[in-house]
Amino acid sequence: MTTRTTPRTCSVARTLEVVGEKWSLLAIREVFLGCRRFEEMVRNTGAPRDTLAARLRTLVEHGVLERRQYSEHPPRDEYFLTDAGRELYPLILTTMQWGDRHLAGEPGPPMTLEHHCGARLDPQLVCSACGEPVHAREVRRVDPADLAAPPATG
Amino acid sequence: MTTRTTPRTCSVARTLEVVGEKWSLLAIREVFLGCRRFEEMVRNTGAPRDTLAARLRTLVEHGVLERRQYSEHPPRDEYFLTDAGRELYPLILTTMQWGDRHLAGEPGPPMTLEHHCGARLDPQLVCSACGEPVHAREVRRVDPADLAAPPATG
DNA sequence: GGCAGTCAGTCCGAAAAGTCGACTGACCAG
DNA sequence: CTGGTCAGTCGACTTTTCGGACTGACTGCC
Repeated sequence: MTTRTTPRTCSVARTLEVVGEKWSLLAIREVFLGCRRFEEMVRNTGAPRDTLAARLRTLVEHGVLERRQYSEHPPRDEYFLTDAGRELYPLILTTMQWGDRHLAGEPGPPMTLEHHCGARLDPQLVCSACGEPVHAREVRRVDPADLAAPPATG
Repeated sequence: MTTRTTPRTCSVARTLEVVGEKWSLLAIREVFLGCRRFEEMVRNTGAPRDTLAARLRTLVEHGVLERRQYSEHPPRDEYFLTDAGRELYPLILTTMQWGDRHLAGEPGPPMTLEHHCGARLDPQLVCSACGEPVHAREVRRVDPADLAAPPATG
């Protein structure tokens, strides 16, 4: 009766359309790490130049990165994070943490971060209302809308 | 001399090897939402059956999902999250939040979650040591090996 | 018994995307 | 003049994805 025929409308899916491809997030990681130039990103990510160029273009299109010229005569650009891009930091951190926990073998995490409070950074996701860590069990869906999804626009 | 020749070793890259493909994370989202069966996931994600089958297989291989038989005679399986899989919840939530903020147009976020404290869930990433929200500016790298690449920050 | 439907896939050919190495074109250093 | 950096693009090749059809074991219905 209410069997869905169209895929779920969901912010996870939408976000993945923007940053969900392999090299996209690595490019963003690089910018967070201070690498803003194409060559540097190619070296540090291992991405094919072609693919990286394409990803950077779409990231700029989607307003995650911004391109600024730093040399005019050989036209050279650097990539900077926009506000929206900067808000991807939790995503990067969360991704890194999972890898640290589950995919770092013997030698342990390959990169260590330190918070300005002095501690080794160990990020935690909390509910901003009550401050408690968020667990899947303690979260409920409350949206009624999902059923009534109007096929107006994508 | 210190120019990197190999890609950076990084937990972000490693994590993306496991869950970095488009349909992987959507499949995991479905399991978090309570959909454990293949058909349901096909419908709710819109993934090609082929691709989804492949993704589920690799997720099981990597210990993110677990397959359990619920019917013997037509052999039917359901997918469950392992402990490692359950720890992807922050990643899902963070991804969803970014989409809610930056890609939800007029109608607003397509799905609303509620924390057991009663508030509409608005997750926030904090430093588990000091409890303060984490911002990129307030985080420093402290790993010894990798200093080579980036020039001084400005 | 016969027909329809569910479920979890697999198989196939076409199309799209990714990859690799070479190339461009403007500059700089020796 | 040679070689190197930088930010790409180009073309050829390979891999992946996509969509639809198909399988095989069941259930439900009359």
